[in-house]
Amino acid sequence: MGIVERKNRQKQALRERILDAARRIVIREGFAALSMRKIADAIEYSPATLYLHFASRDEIVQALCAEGYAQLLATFVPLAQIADPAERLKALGRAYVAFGVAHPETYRLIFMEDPSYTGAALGGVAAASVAAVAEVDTDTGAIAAAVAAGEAEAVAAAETAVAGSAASAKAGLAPPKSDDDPDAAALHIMISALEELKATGRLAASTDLTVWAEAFWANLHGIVALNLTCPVFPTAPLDTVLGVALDAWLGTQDAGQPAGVANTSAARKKKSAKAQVEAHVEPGESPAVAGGKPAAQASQPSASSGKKSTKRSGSSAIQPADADTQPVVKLATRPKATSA
Amino acid sequence: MGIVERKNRQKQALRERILDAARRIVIREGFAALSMRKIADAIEYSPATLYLHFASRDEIVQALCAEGYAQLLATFVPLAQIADPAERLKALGRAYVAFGVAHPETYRLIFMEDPSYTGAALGGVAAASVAAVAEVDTDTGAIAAAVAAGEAEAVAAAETAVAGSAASAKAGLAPPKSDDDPDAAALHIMISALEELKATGRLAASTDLTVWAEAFWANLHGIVALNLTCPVFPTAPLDTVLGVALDAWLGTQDAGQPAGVANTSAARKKKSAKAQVEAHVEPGESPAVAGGKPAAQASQPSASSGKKSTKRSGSSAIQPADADTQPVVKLATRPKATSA
DNA sequence: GTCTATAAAGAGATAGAC
DNA sequence: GTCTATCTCTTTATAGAC
Repeated sequence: MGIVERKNRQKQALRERILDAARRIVIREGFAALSMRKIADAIEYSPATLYLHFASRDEIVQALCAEGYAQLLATFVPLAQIADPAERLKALGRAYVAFGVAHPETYRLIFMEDPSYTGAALGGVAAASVAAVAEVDTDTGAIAAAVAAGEAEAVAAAETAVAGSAASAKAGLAPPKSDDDPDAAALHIMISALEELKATGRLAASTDLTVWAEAFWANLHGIVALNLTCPVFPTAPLDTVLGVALDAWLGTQDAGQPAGVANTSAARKKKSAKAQVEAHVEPGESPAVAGGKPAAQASQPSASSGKKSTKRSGSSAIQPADADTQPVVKLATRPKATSA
Repeated sequence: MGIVERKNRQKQALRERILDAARRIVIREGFAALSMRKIADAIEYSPATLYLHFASRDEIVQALCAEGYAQLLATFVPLAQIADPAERLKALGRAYVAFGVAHPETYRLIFMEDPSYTGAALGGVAAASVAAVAEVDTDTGAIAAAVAAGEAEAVAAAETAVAGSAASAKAGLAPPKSDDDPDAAALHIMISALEELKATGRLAASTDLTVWAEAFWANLHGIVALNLTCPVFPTAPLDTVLGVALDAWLGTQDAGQPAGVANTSAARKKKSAKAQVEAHVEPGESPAVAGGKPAAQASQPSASSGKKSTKRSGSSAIQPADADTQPVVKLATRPKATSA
């Protein structure tokens, strides 16, 4: 019966090739440019073949989202080593922003496009991390919500989410289930950091950690999102802005005065928190960044073709080398809307 | 020569009708569903006619953005009355978020879609506010950047932007030029609030107001953006999350402990800041919310039509009544990319 | 100014031969 | 499993009659 297994492997391999091609297209031309035809061309198969592996274009996109999200979470794991909880949270924040900046199209796809994609990413993480093995329906709907919430008492989160690992979330400090579950690990990191902060009185006892975590996340997301979308943001280097935000939320420990209003820093070890800024993103988002260029065929009819592309390069540091860079075609947005 | 004027009026009227129709479509079906055909159908003209008023679909979209942005800024003006600068900034934050929540599709279009749209909004404000008069090319590129920066010394901002009202920005505390320039007014509100804070020592003297303002803005944007895109955000009521964020940035004044770490609130008048949460958004985004439904013709071929639509209703208060609500078709995203 | 008609391109998805 | 061929539907934008 090794025959069946070989066939399974081959099927999986093609599935991966499809996803790889799709990822490359998204990274290079933007999500809007992703079409079944282009993927098919890229892997040198016919469009029809894609449908043997994915029911629709959407399913491919969602797989991409789940992958990207898992990658983001994996980024957090090593940060658990940082001793000071506030520093740990800052490092998480920096890693988050660094990821967004390093993988703009991926980030955009996951968090800025369609709620259903965001949902797919948040819900399909574990599935993606174990993927390439077989059909994993291990559903882990809740986790993401819990990560977002970053709190054990995240009851409300459990409502919107499924059973699965929501249990681990409500179990409180339960340690990460396994190393191949970045979701549980990331969740644990955030939870414990917040609780440590609270325990040591550096976070008001009355603070609702869920709410705090969400508002904090919103700040990080805002920084990334504006950076990707707003032509005039930021005016100063991205790290500077990020630094001010982190200080506002977690206090300042170096020289600079507090960012928040009337923020008198309490006792806090000074820790050489400085070189952490570079963020811990392992370069290598696209396993096959080389690939052939699908030729974005020029438009010949009327004028007014080609998107403007309004993006300054600023943002200094934080910007890792590889990864999604300037999309060739620039994102855009068009229907599908009512279409079949 | 009244004839020429009448013709001009008629032309302008049609232009407005086009924009109205476009706005309604965006609000109800999402930006992705906006097409020249639909607009034409809505106003009962042929598609070709639209091109006599706008060179392209993009031009219409950009006009929409500028309009929306002007509307957002107008929202800020009355808040200038608030005495306490911190409270004033909080009110601005609430108004900003309230706008985003009240006009999701508009907000999305301006700040979450394409950088060129964001740029168009930020750059075309004054034009929009004076619109419906004639061809206004009064260009005011800089202002938006300055608003984003929120600071007089926003030199860098002036670089990315055009001359125009950048002058008023650099002039420092120059009062708003006129009432019909929401941009200058909004800018002034932010500037003075920040400077007052700094002057009274409630903001560290070393603080770079530009950076502070951008980071603060990012938090607001993050809250709105996640709310519009992330299925599991927020877990708690939106105001609660917003409140925590505002406290982190501007300190807490009521009972609750500071949100930021080790944030010891300095002297601050208590002001009954409470009912301000409802935000000052004048209901009436869509001047003609009635309109005819362009019939979204059903798809008959295969299955898998219709988008999922993943949006909880939560978010409690803040949510004004009218305005863009649940889009019929739900946003989505598709090409244009290379298309002509 | 406005329309009809249509060009030119793209999309997702499927039937059915091999 | 895979491909060819095709269906159906979409879009923006223009030409040219009226």
